[in-house]
Amino acid sequence: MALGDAILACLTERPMTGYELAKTFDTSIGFFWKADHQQIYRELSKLRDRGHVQAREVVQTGKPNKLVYTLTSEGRAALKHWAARPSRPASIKDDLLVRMFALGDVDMDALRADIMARLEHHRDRQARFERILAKRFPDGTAAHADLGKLLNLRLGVRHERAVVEWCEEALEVLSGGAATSNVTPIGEGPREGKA
Amino acid sequence: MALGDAILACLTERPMTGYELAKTFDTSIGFFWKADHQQIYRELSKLRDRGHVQAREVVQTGKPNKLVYTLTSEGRAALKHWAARPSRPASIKDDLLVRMFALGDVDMDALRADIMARLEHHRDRQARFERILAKRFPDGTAAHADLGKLLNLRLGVRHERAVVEWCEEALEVLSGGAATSNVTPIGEGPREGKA
DNA sequence: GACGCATATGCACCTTTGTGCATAAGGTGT
DNA sequence: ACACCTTATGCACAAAGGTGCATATGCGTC
Repeated sequence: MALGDAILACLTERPMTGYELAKTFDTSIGFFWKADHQQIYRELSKLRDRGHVQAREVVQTGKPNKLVYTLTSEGRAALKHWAARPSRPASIKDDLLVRMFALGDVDMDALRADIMARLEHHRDRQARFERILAKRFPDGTAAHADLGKLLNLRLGVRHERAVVEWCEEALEVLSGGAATSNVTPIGEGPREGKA
Repeated sequence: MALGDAILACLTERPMTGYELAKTFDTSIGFFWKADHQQIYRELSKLRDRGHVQAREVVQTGKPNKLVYTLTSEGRAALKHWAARPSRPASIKDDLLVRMFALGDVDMDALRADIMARLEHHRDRQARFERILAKRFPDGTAAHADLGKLLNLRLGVRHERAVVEWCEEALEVLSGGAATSNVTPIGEGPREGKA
C-alpha cells in the first residue's frame, strides 16, 4: 500500500488532479517512484473510499471535468501513522545485474552496449538532479518542510554518481584489454565532480 | 518474467533444487533480487512447463524427495535471448524517500530513528560485500565467467557506500542544530574507505 | 514429551503492477 | 480533411509478487 502513501505525500504540497499527480510521478517524486496514470486513478478511488482524500469536481468546457483531490485530516493522520513505522530497505532488482551474474552465457557485445546505454542514462539523471538542486536550492539551504526534497535530490546525485562510476569500471573491465586486472579500491579513482 | 530469468541465471552455475535456489536468493544473487521459496517453486514449475529447466527426482529417506533442476539448452538459449534485449533501469521505490518527501507531516524522532537503523543496515551490507570480495576475489581478479559476480559485488559496495554517506548527511542536516545549512558539495567529505 | 529448527515441496488467496483499450474535445500541423 | 498531441478519466484483464498455511520427518534441546 505504499503507492497510496506516496500519493498522500504528494498531496501534502497542494491539492491536485489525477492527471497532475501522474505528471508529478513523472518528475519530482517519480524519480524514485514510478507509477502510470492508471495506477494513480485506481489508487485515488481507493483513497477516496477510505476517506483519506476528498474529490471536488471542477467543471471545464472543451475538456472532461477534472477531479481535484484534497488531502483530508484523516489522510494526513494515516500518512503520519504510516510514516511512523520503520521503513524497510528496498532491494535493487535490476535486470542488468542478473545479466552480469550469468555473464558466461550472455552476448558480450550486447551487454557492453547495454552498459553504455545505462551509463548515459545515469549521467543524464545525475546532471538533471544537479540542475534541479542548483535551481531549487541555490544556497544548499531549505526551509524545514523542504529539507526532505533537498536530501532526496542529494541521494539521487549520490546514487547516480555511484552507478556512473560503476558503469565506467564495468566497461573498462569488460573491454577485453586489461580484462581481468587493474581493479583499484573503490573511492580512489579520478573524481570530476564540482571539485 | 524477470524472476524466471534470474533463476535461469542461477542455474548456469550448477543444477539446484528449489530449496537451494531459495538459499541462493538469500545470499549471492539475493543481495539484489529478493524472492522467497514460494515464488521460486512457482516459477520453477512454469520454467519446467516451458522446457527451460528439467527436473530430476532424487529419492531421500527421512526427508521429502528433492527435485534437482537442470538448465536445458532451451533454457540457456532463452536466457541468452532475454539478456540480448536492452535492460531497463529499475526505479528505487524506497519508503524512506516518500517519508522524506512529506517531511513536514512526519514525526521527526521516528524519522531520525529510521534513518539511523538504515545507516546501520547499509553499513552492514557494505562490510559484508567487502568481506565477500576479499574472500572470493582476493587479488581483484576473476576468470571471465566470474567477472560479473565481481562487478556486482563492487556495485554493491559503491551503492551501499553512497547510501551510508547520505544517511550520515541526512542525520546531520536533520539533527536540528545546523539544520538548514552546511551542505557541502557531494564527493568532498572525509572518506574512510581503504585509503 | 513438547518445541523448535532444518530439510523439502507446494496450494490458495490477495495485493500490486503492467498493458491495452475506450471516451471526449480542442488545438496544431500538413 | 485527416492525423496527431494534450488534457482528463477510467475499465478489463493478465502478470508478478507477497502472506499465510499445509505436509512430512529427523535431530537436538529444554
